[in-house]
Amino acid sequence: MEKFTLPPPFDRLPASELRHVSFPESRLVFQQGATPYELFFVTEGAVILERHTEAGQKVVLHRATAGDLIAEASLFSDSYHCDCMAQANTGLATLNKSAVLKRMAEDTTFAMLLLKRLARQVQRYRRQLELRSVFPASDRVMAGILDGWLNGTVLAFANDLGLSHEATYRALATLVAQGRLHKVGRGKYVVPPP
Amino acid sequence: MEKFTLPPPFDRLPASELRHVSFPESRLVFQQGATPYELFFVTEGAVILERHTEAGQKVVLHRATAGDLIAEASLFSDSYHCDCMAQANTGLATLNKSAVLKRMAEDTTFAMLLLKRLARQVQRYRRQLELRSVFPASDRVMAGILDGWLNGTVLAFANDLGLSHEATYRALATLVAQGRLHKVGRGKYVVPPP
DNA sequence: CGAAACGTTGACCGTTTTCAATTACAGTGG
DNA sequence: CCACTGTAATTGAAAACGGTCAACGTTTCG
Repeated sequence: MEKFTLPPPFDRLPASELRHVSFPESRLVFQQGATPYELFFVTEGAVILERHTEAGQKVVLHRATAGDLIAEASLFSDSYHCDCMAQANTGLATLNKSAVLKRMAEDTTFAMLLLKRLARQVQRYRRQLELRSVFPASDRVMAGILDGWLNGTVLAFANDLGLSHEATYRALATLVAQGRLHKVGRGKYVVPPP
Repeated sequence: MEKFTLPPPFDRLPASELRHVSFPESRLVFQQGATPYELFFVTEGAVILERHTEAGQKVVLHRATAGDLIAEASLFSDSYHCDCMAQANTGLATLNKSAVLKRMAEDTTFAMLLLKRLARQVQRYRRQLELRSVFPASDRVMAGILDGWLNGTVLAFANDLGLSHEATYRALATLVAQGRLHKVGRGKYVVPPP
């Protein structure tokens, strides 16, 4: 976590605004209802965001892993709307909320880049949701590949698609058998030319 | 479509920047690669956003219906990255891209509100994706209700969850039978007190 | 009143999940 | 350089699950 650099546009903020913190498993990072003073980047491990309902039950809203930004919405809110708990030994980089707000107001470019980041993220989520409504699995896998989701491991790919990795492997095998994909190595597949 | 009002923060833009257009089914709204001059709101009907891959295949990236904003990402891009086609008779409200960019640069509040909108949207999508990885269906339905997704019709709810409405009804019935939910009317369910 | 849309339930059947086991690498320490 | 260990890649089989088709009751709205 020494050489950690923030994703744009946060890399434009002075390092003095940045703080690194570590949390052991199950440690609460922030609590629902608390006043938000910071945003967080997950640099290592993972955190779970969960909300407590009136009836006393819990719902997991999101699981964020290394590279993810969390609590952006708290920029516009006076309280955290969920709990955040470290799921494992987790490293977080924290940014002062008011410093970010100030910078957004003063630096139009900064605000614009932040907007861009969020717009892209929205786009990505929409595509992912669209993918998950594709059936059956082999079509979803094909669509996922055509849309460039298979860059890392098949495991991660399967996770993005919302399929078990076994189902994903089977779908891949089927597609290869049908000639809709070519296998070019362990876990590597390409779309054959028309 | 006469009384259509834009969602915030676009309702702050002068009506003169707004234009209404109608598209018949299958009509191309914009094309991949073209230079973007406008953003669109779907006021009626639906549009399909799809991308053409190098290998000549098509992938649906998103389907947008009434109330949705599309092509926000084109604010930061010099070309549309996908085709947009009317899926049925569709009404669109168009906003001039440069006018919006100009306003963002000049009016910090406007930019801030836009940021807020996107941040909320990101949050919502993340929760929705999280929901869709919950299995089996009854747990997903329960989680969806706890997270407040069942406000409109069960049909819409089922759609948000990525389940067929039949599966959703069955899950609801199961949950009621298990006492995890109480039915308080046609299509109305509440979480029982602990 | 009739059409249209939502709500609800049953049965059937194909798909996926789950559980289990095997193979293939990559990194680590001896 | 090799055994050793952990993770990713694969494949098989059985059981569970959800999609689809079908039918019907109910509410809404022109």
